[in-house]
Amino acid sequence: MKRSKIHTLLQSTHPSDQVLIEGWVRTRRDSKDFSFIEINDGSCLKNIQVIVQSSLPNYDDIQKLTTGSAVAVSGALVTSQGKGQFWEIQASDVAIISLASESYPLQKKRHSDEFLRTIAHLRPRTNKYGAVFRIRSELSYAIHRFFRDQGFYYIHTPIITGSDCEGAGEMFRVTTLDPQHPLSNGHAFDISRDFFGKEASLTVSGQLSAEMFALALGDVYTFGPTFRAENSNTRRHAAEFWMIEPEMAFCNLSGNMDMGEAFIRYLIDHALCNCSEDMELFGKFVDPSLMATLNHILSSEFVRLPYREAVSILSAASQSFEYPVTFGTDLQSEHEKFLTDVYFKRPVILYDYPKSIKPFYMRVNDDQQTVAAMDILAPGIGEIIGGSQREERLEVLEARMDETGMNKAGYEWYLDSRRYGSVPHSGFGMGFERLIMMITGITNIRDVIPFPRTPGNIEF
RNA sequence: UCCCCAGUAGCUCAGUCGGUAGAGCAAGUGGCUGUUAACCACUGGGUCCGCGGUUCGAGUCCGUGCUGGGGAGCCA
Repeated sequence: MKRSKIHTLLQSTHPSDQVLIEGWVRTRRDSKDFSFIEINDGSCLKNIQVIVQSSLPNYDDIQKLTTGSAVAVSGALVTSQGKGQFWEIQASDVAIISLASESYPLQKKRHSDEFLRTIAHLRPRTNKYGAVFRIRSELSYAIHRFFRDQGFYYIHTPIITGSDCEGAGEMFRVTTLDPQHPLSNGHAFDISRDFFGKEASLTVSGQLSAEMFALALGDVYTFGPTFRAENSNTRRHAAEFWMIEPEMAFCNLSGNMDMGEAFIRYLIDHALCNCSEDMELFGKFVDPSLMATLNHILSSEFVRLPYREAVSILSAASQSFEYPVTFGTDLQSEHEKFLTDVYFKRPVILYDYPKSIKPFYMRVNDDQQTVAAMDILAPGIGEIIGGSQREERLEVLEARMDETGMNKAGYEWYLDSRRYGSVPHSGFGMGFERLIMMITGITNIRDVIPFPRTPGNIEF
């Protein structure tokens, strides 16, 4: 008999004489002549209740089922005689697939996120983490659908890169050489004898590659793992995370902002419409104001604020800041928080940043002081998107590279794109985990990625 | 990397003025029951994070290390 998913059974419109489910015991209760087992198979948040009559031949064993044990249950799907659930299964057979030892760490009670991080291999079996990772999967799908519907192509940019300066933080070195004994013949460390014959690293961004494909296929995006070797110890940084990077030809900064805003809106809407049961859990147990916040984001325009005006607002603010605000310095977290959480109380798109604090590839504005950069800041999360219109003018780009002390030799391929049919184009990067944090209300990035990698932590 | 806070039973925590350790849940046993974080009774369970110091005596005070959390920087 074919196995049914619990998700499907709970949505049934009529009873069924014979069904088969396979899953894990969440909890078990005994009654006089029968036993209640609640089973979860991961297909949805809810468990299904199974009634096991004492007349079953292996009833003694069934009564010893512990939380976490795996079972296969066949029986009839019937309307429940009790309150609290519509459907339940009257079991005709309960096969014990495996018994969980009594040391199973997940109990029928609330655990702290800190504890669950120490058992990251088991935490997806809890209600909350099951919901997180179902939503994560659903949003991945929604991302592809969003872009596909608009004629974007999905590009797989390299994970291993030879660009030694992508301008976005410290990089992880990739080598096959043994640091203790770099070469078998006793020679000293010699990069030319390494696998690629030169320095190689894990990517910090697929942008430069994506630009090449935007200038061929028009509208493209990447969605893949990204690596930053920064020694960041905060609740919103991970050494390995997933990033979505659209890149659009014939698109200026304004179009870029439109796209970023529409993208975030679409994903929130998708989660609310397609993950309502899991979303309800977050609104109830993680952040009581979550639904109001998300609906507010959906119903209000994002603020679009030039950096220069942001500086004015912050300078005029009655609130005092630890760090001063002046044109030419990057805004501090406290400033961004003030804008999103206090002043506007909604997402803010900051744009036209000073040239001096932004990387070489961002397009220089006519004022020669600012570049066409934009960051989307979300309340409670901070920067969720960072992007720009790219510098498409060869001379300006080369001048910027010289200015920032870059070695152009390794970037001839990049510069070629400005030599042959260069066009205005734009793109941005969105941190996938930060999006999930915003949508679920979870405040620590380590709780929205299956096995988080942070400084000093690579267990599992 | 810097600043702040915490570490006590499997989990979540209490522990007063420095006087040799407590609760709820979990586990085990028994009872009751269409139950639903089931309920009731009993039982077992401790390197009080490690090391050093002060003291007659340290979970408690001091130093130091480790681990975890929050904030800052960096960013997505």
